[in-house]
Amino acid sequence: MSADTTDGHGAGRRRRTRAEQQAETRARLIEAAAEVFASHGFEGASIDLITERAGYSRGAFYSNFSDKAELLLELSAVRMGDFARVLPDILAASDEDRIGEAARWLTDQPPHTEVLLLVELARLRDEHTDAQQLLARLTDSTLGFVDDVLDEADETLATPAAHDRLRLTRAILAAITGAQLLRHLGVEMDARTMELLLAGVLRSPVLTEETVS
Amino acid sequence: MSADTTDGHGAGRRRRTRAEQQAETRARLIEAAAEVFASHGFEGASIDLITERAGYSRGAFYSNFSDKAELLLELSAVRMGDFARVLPDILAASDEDRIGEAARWLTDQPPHTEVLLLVELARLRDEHTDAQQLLARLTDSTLGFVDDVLDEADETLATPAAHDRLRLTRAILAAITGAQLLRHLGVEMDARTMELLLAGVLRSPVLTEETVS
Amino acid sequence: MSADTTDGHGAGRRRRTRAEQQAETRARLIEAAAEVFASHGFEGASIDLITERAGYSRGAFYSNFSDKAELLLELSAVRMGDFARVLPDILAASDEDRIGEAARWLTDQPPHTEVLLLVELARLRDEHTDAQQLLARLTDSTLGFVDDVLDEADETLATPAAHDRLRLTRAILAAITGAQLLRHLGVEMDARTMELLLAGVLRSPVLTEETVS
Amino acid sequence: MSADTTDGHGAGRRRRTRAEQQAETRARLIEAAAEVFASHGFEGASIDLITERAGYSRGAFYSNFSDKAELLLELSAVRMGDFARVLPDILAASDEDRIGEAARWLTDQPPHTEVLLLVELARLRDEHTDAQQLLARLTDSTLGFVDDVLDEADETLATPAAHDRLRLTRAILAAITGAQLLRHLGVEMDARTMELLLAGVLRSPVLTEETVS
DNA sequence: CATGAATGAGCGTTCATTCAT
DNA sequence: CATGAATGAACGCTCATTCAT
Repeated sequence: MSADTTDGHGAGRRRRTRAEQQAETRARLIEAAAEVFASHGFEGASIDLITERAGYSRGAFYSNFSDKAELLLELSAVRMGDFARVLPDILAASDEDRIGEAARWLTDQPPHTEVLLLVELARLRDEHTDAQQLLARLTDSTLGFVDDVLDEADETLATPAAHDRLRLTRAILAAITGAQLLRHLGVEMDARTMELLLAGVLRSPVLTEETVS
Repeated sequence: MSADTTDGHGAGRRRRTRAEQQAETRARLIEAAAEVFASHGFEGASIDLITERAGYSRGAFYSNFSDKAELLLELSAVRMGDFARVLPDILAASDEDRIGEAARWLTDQPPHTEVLLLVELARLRDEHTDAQQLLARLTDSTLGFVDDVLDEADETLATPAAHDRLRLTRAILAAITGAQLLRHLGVEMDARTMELLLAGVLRSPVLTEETVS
Repeated sequence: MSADTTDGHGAGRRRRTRAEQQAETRARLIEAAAEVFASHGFEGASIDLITERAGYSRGAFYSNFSDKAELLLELSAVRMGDFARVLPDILAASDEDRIGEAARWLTDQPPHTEVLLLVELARLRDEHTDAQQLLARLTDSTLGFVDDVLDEADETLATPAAHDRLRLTRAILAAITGAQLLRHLGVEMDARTMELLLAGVLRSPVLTEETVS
Repeated sequence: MSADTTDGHGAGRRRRTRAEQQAETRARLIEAAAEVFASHGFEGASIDLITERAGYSRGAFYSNFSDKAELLLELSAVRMGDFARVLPDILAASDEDRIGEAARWLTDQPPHTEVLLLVELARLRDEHTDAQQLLARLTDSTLGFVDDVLDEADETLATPAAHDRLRLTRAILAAITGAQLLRHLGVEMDARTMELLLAGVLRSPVLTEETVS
């Protein structure tokens, strides 16, 4: 494809193609942006700071993104993809202790900043239709994930009646999100606390159970 | 010459004293700031926008606050006070359906932006010791409130063992906070969803109950 | 006008009249301005700083002066008067050592900031005709003072020919002014240096002496 | 496409490199700053005015200097360099009439604003250590220059005793500085006046001459 | 494609000034 | 007369963005 691979002068690490180079630039910028948006917020994050942290110059940014909003959108999309990619592993966790497993996973992860990204995204929505749509997609797909977990549920989990199903999904997401936010605010949230939270919601006493005929 | 003291019509609107005037200015600026901080974030909120919305000039702001950070701090403190003032009413809710009552209250309130304030406060904390302290006070006092509710609990609520008590408190706060955040993000959170959430956590099946002798 | 002076109830320190009060306010503001203008320059001096240092509020300033320029003008005029008032003492110095005496006087005075005032005045002149005029009056009157010293001169001083007379006056003023400025810049100027300077100019070897018939 | 390298006409104006461009921008900004600082003072000089006069936008300034103080420092340093570069010419002036020569040179120069720069520098010194140091270097190096002139002196100049040497140097600098300042204030200082001043100081009658064995 | 000098809008803040008290 | 809250112009500076190199 590129001229590099045609020269048979040994198997030495061939020079990267342009496309690869640029892909890496994008990736690094996105990674840097994740940190900076989380710590400074969207408005507070300067492009200089992002590019500096990524080891590039201001111009590199404008070669890859049209503006700051696009970067946030792209970053959010990437994060959504990452999350989706990890889900199967969690879903595959041993059945006997699904909740504890999930609680531990949610606790051990490095500081989650996704919540903060969502907050920024919500801020962009008034002036950016893209942001509005992406935000909706993000929340919907996350709710979908939770729904999938419920599907896999055996008798240890609730089997809510149809009218409560969506509500339950939302409640679970609220619990997870709230926990992440509190942790960001400095409140200690250990695995057991997470377990209390998840188990409680999944077995909420007020839940109308599905009537199995 | 002035009508204030000479008119004997009892409570006739006398001209405001300077202190009163200024208090109103402060209050209006704080109210305007609440909206603007919520919709634009701390960095994105310009003082011009805040003062305009409050109906004052830029300078009025600087007659009342030393800088933008102080305004956020003051606003957060005021909100904390407001919250504390409403608590007794909720605590006094009918015993039979304490949870449903709380769920409804949390749902019916006008859009809560306190979570967003907390996020902004968290951002200031690195450069502002005051923000750090205020944030800690806010989370602590809110946790304290939740704790109070548990104290009033009768048998309909959990009576957790000591080692779970604090965890339960945090879990409840996470649930409430998460729900507020999701609602802000556009996810519908109705009273029943809130009830699922609260009741679940308060009666978490994994909770080690206090052993009553 | 005020009731203070009409009541003959003993000779107790009577309350100051309004005019006296105001005169003191003016005087204190002017004194404070002298310091602040010297250390911060005209533009760098804020009215707040001046009034604070004088122990008054912002409003007191506007009750006494129409704007900042007027204060500088007034201050400069006052200083000119002060200077004129001290001159006789110097002129009266013993004849034998007039130069040494003057040198010592110029050295011992507290840090002179008059030069700095002149610089500020020069800056105002483009937009303020008053400043232009006052500046001219200040330099002229100071030159006049130097001229007076020359008049009193006996044989120990130069008796320049008419065409050098004005030049000599200017040269002396340049010497004094330059010395004051250098001292402000941190260069040490002791009494002997001043003497070298003054004596030199007054007995300049290139001076065309008046031909006495 | 571009004429730069393809035209073989030797010194044909090739397109400037970026470094050259920026150097010119810096130089023009510094030149403009010289005028504006002199006429408005440091505080009174707005960056807008400086950049406008230099024909650039506000931002060009911040691409080249970190802040206003740095510009003053840089300008002062440049001026010091310029001065040092002219000195040899003056020192090379004909021996017979060194003083007259110097007097004429000091008189004919375009309006000197160096004194004013020194005043501004003195103002910065409290908050800017750099300013303090630069000011000291400026006065020291100028004193050094004067000292060099004395070294070159033949019998037409004074050969002061050691203890008067430094004092003489300072006195001469005071004379020159004072003359420059008075001229700025509107007092006419012609070449003859300068000569009176310089010759006088250099042959001050109170000077203790070095004893030549 | 990446660089970084230059642009210019916009922001936080200061400050001279006004005016109701 | 003095006070100080409020005004609003101006300033120093930041930063998203452009574009010649």
